[in-house]
Amino acid sequence: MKNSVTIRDVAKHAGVGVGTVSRVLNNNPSVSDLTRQKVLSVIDSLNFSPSQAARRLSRGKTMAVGVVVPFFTNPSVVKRLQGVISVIATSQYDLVLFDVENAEDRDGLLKNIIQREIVDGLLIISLKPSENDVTEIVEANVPTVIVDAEHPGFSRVIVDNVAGARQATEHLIQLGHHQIAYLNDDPTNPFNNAPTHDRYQGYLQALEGAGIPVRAGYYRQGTLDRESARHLTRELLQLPDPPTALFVYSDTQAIGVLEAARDLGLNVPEDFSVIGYDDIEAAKLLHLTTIRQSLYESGVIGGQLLLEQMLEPSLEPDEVVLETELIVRGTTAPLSS
Amino acid sequence: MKNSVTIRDVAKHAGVGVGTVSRVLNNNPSVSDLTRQKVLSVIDSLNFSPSQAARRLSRGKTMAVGVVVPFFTNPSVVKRLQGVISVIATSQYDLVLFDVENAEDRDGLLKNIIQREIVDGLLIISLKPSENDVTEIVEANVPTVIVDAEHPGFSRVIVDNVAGARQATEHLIQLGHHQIAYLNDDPTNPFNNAPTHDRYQGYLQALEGAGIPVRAGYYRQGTLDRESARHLTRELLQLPDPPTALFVYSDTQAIGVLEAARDLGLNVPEDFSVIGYDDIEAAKLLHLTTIRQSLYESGVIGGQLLLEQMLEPSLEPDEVVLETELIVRGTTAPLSS
DNA sequence: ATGCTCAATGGAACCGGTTCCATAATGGGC
DNA sequence: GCCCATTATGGAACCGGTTCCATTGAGCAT
Repeated sequence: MKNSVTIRDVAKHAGVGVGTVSRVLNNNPSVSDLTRQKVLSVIDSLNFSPSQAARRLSRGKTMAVGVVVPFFTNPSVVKRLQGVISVIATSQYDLVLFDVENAEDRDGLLKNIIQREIVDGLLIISLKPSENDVTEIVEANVPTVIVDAEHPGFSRVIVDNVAGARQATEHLIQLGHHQIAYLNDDPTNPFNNAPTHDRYQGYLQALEGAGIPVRAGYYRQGTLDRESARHLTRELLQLPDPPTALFVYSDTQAIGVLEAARDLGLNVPEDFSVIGYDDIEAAKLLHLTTIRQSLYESGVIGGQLLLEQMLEPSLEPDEVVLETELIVRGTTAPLSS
Repeated sequence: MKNSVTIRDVAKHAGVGVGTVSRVLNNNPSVSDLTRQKVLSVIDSLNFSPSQAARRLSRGKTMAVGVVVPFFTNPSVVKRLQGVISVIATSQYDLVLFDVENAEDRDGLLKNIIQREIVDGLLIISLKPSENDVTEIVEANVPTVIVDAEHPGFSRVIVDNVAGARQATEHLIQLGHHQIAYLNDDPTNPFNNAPTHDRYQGYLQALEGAGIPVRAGYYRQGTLDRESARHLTRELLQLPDPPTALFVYSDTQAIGVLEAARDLGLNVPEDFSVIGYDDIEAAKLLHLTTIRQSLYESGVIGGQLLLEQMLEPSLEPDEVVLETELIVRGTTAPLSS
């Protein structure tokens, strides 16, 4: 493990001082070409590589970026992370991955990351930091960017979830549906509640715009997993006056919805239309009509914003809003009866 | 970014030496209870947290584990990584993620990781290290474990791909199929060719065991993406004497196969049976008959093996072979004509 | 009382880079 | 020739922990 060649060895072999070797290593112009070549030649022949640990200590930089994601419970996160990876891989930073699955984990983890000073910047994905976290992050001066969540103190990449949800619901309305239910995420979950709130608002706005009264019985909320959605959909479809169409908070839940329809012998979309949200990989496979948000691109932009922030810490927080897109596939159709 | 409280501050406030503070921080027993309590109290009131950079330098340990994965091109990797994360998250190590997409990237990346000494251990997933890499890793004494690839110098978690592939092919044979084609990965790809070779062997063994002659025209190989598989399957299905069943190297390719069948108006499984390999998430969604390998568990075991290796570097390389399991869903059926 | 052993402690040296200040050399202007 | 400014360089101090050796004190055995 121990690298036996140090900067002092290089200096001795090259007949220069350690300061000169350091200057060469860091492309400092105050080295003559002759001296620079001599040092580089010794570095090569000794196969010297500077110790990152020593560099971290003396420079006060870790050259690593922390990425905090709910890796297990939010499938859209994989695509976002791919975008992040593609950006960070071209930078000089390493990517340290932190998984967080619930609000309790989140509170301890972010504080721990900050305290240990193991990253130069932080990218938080699909997770809303607590006010306590925000205070610590700001005090610690750690450049931070949020993707798919919001806080005014940080740069962020989001989509207009109100517009996206309105789009989804309007699509169903345009197909002639008036009995449109909405299956939501849990809006009281402190983990990340802005998209939850916004998508519901969009749904309500579309109904209102079309003069369709809101029916309390057509609203359900659950967790992001398929089973919960399957169960809740069965409830909806077994109402005396069931909905003919369902807008679902996420594609993952929409898969459970499709399963529920099959459970009850309903044909989708002939008997029952379903529209999801996200356009994750599985949506394509299942020909799910959905609202696409550019998951990969959100990661790319998030990564870029963070690198910029780390380069220019005085930058004001920026907000990039990505558009959503209606993707019509095979789970929505005009009202048939 | 700069943590203003150092070990010297704590020592001064507690009226002890820095060695004593360090002993308290590291649970060294050579500290009296009275002194220990005094130091801990000061640590608490000053909100002191030791600098990781300084610790790394003085201890010669980074407290980080590197995980090298082809994150974009191999969907089974996500599930394996989840297993790894679940283990590393319970350890004292941070997870540094490295993405590698082809053999060229691999060669530079592994060397770079080793040279920079930024991880205490390495977990390589679905990627076969080059002999050059192996030499450097061994010389550098970096504990390393491989998942879903093989090298005798390292501990590894693999599945018996010969048996798995034989199982898949035997399933088709038991359904009455004799015209069974095989769609492989590229066996000349140095990235990770053992599974490619082994699954083909398993396919051949099953044919041989059933006395079915091998037909050269029933073999195709391509890349791991759906489009390649779609194209190659169309070739197979348009032969004068097309296969009635297809064993596919991976579920991802199998999705492309299903698309090709649909392209040609074939019903799966009535007209054409398809069996994949991996049991990734999408297999469940598409009711794909497949060979399940415990992707998550392979990550868990890989992580555990690595932690053990780091604790006991003299441990001999170990090999954990996971079993495969036939998962019959809706894409295979008895020969109908 | 003396000597030995062990526990507890302080702090200098060290880890391996970076940085900054002192110094020397060179070139240009007067 | 002298002075000033600039460039290039060496190396001590520093980053903030850990470790190891020297020292002290206490307890026990002779």
